[in-house]
Amino acid sequence: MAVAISAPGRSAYLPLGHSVLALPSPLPVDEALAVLRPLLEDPAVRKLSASGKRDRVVLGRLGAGVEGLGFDALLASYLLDPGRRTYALEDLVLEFLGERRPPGTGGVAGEDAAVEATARAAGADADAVLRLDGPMTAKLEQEGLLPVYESMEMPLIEVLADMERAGVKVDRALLVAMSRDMEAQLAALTRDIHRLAKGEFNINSPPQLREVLFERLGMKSGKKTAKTRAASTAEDVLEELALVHELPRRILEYRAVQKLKSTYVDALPELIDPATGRIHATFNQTVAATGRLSSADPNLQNIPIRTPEGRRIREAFVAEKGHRLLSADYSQIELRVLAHLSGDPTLIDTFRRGEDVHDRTSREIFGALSAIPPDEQRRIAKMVNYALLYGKTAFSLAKDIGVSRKEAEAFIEAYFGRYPRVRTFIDDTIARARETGHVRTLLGRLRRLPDLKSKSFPVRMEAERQAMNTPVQGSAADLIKRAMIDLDRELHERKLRSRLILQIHDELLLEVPEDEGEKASSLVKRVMEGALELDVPLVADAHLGRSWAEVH
DNA sequence: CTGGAAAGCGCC
DNA sequence: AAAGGGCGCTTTCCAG
Repeated sequence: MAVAISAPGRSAYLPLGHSVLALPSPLPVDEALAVLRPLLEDPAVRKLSASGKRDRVVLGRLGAGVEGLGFDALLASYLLDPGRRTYALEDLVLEFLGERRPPGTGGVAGEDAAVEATARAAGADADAVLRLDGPMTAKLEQEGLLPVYESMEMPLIEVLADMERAGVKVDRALLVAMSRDMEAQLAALTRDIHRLAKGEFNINSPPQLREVLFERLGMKSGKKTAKTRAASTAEDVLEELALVHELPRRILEYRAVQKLKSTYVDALPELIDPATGRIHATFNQTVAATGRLSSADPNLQNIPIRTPEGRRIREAFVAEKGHRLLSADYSQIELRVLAHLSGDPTLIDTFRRGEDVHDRTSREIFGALSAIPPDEQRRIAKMVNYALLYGKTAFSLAKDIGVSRKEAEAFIEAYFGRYPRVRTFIDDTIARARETGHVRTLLGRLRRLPDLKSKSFPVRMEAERQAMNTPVQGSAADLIKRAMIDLDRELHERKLRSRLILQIHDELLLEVPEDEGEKASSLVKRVMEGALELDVPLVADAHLGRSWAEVH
């Protein structure tokens, strides 16, 4: 980390990734260093420097004496084209300033070696970012992206910084105990599997499993893998095979345990920060093409919940002593967004009446006199509701719900018959996207989709699904981001000690002092429901508990 | 030893 | 002829 002094006598800037932090100007160099030195020497900050999440941690700790965040070229370039693979500063400099920089002048500033070279590199970065401000801001303005940049993505930086710094408490002993249990389960399953396979092999290896199932035991293979067109051993194939042989069922059980153990139970304790006893994930703001956040190191947005065994992992996510966890999640956020964007009267009516949308769809497409049992009807209706959102075809819907392609087609037709504006919304969205080359969310966030004009049919179809899904998924992301920023401000204004600690797409998790539980509950619910005014009500449910497993 | 591709699967 | 949108992580396997 180095302090970059740009435009001497005017300001000092600390480069943070692709952004610059402006110190009060004019500020002499030694005063700038005085502000920053305590941060740079903070052991927690130094330790994090290798992991790449230093920038936000530093930002989260900045206090008095810092003006605020200057221009952020990373966020700007993300908003201008969120589908890009990388946003290297070099590329932005070439693109917006028409300059080629010699390789190696940028990059992450190291702590120890070659302080002077490091300072020069950081200075070059800060300088580049400052000069990108003009042209990139002009481009944001021209593309109608300035409001999202200024009122959403920039304010969100500090919210995410605080969230990462807060982290979440994890019960290490509980995970270690679970790991021992699972070890024994895997050992037993391994013995069964090798016996049934008439020989030992690596169960974790799809190629070896493929050989056992389809050659040694001569089972009939189902679908092929995407890349190598080899016989797939994926879950749905093994489910089929489980009907005729005992082995596939055991493999599925083995995989379920192995997945939970390796990805969560064994991995999470390793990521507990010894200094805080908590896990501090990184919430990436410039990865998802739709505008969603992503979480990494660890990914806390995919902690199991679906199965009872997996759900137990959430028991290890606990509140600090004297605190509770508060979870608040949107109810059917994407279907509400779809209702709003499409303007479909029936769908809007459903949400305005506070009806269960899957029940309503079930009634709409099956009518009163269907031979299918009601539970089955609702299950199908739910799948149809979501299938349409993702651009699922009758072919794959049929396989999912276990009916013929003809029947699946009939369900989809019935759906569009009852929700006609959803069909026109999808068709119009794709048609307009083909003309403009992009789609937009509620708040104007943009995603470019050049592949809509691809000569390749599958590539083109994929782009069409993205065109219909992105406004829905991306608008939902807009909503929750707005809620996070509003909530953060309200918590500060009311001087509450409750802290936002996780975001999981449609859910916010807070850690709240026991005496603030009710106050924080009603606040988070109110803020989430009022994030944006739609043609349908937004509904958020909040629950308090001692662990993440308790709050759903 | 590292890096990447592939397969598979956890979540919304 | 392909066949559900968006992510990140684990393991295996192979190349350098």
